[in-house]
Amino acid sequence: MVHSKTESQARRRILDTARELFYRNGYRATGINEIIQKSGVAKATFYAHFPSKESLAYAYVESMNREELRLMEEGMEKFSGPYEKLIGLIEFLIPWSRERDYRGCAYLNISSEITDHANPVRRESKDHYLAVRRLVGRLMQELKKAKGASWKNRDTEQAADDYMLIFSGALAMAQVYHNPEPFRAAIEAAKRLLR
Amino acid sequence: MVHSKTESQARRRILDTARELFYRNGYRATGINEIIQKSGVAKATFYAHFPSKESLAYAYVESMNREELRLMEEGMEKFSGPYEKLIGLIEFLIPWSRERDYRGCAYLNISSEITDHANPVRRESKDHYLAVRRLVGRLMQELKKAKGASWKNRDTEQAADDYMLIFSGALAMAQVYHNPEPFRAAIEAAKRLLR
DNA sequence: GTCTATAAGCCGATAGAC
DNA sequence: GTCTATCGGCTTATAGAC
Repeated sequence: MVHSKTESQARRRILDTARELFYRNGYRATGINEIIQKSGVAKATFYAHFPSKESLAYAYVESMNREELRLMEEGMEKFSGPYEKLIGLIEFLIPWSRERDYRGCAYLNISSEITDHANPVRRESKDHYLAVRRLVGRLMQELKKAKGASWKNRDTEQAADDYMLIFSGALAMAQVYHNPEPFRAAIEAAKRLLR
Repeated sequence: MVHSKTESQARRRILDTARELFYRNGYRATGINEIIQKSGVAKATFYAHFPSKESLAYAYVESMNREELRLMEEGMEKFSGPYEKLIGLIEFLIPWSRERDYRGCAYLNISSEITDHANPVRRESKDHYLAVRRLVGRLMQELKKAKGASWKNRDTEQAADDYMLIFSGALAMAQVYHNPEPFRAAIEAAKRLLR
């Protein structure tokens, strides 16, 4: 593209604004006009990048998923072993939820608003949780190796499923209660699971 | 009220329609006109019962919460002991999710759409989970008594918190995956928790 | 890329006639 | 209780001028 730099800057601003507003106020409650105004682009520019609101919704979840998975993998590197990584993954949610005036998991929220199961936005949200599940599955296998005899007969897939229930349950409860306490309860539950 | 019978019939129809549409299509995606049309009442009748869409939203979650808690308590009676009741509570979600072409937990969904934490709709959703938590806490205490020596040092409050994470995590994951499998995983996880 | 104007339709809510 | 008409404002999206 000839104007790729300018175009992607406009696209970036739109996407950043959408991320903020879709998360804070919800998908349907956020109008396209508000996004255009707040991102400081022209209406025609917006529609040049995103032919419809739904296409923006998809770009929103897709880019967020891509960036968060990268941040997650990178964030795991600082921990010494699989146990620390699995606990760290939940611990990370506490400061993150505070910073954003927690409104719950963005993928759960938008899945609540988009009812068509074939919608790409829902597919992407599903893919997000599948990716986290794969990461957790890998860490559980590493943990089994590290644990040795005491985890000899442990089913790592089952342990990963258990972990995902605790993880997503904490995200859901923290949203309903508007309180990070479920994250702390989840850390304790995960510690017992990984014992 | 003079016309209480006719009035409550109209109110019933509105509430039934709202329950169906708010759950199936979402709160913001559902227009007041559609509810009025589908429930077969006049516009003026609707506004006589519900001064605003938000007041209908509250009546929706409040009545649903009240009825579901009653159904839950009643449904528990057929089980012989606390263990069976705690497992039965999750088992019940499988046929229920099939019947309704599962779109997730109604309280989680509407909490995603209503961002104001002070909104009565969110308070009611919170109260729903607090009520379930209380029921689970009571059953855990009964279970501890029944278990005797093997549960001597068990923290029932902690076990109830663990159970709630599994329970709500299954509700969230079944919504994202549009699949009842998380309920089965939750039953297995709960069985290990209650061992 | 920017700006404004505007289309066509839906939103929640009100009013008047019967 | 019913019906229709209508309000002002919002929605997504398009078009034209610069």
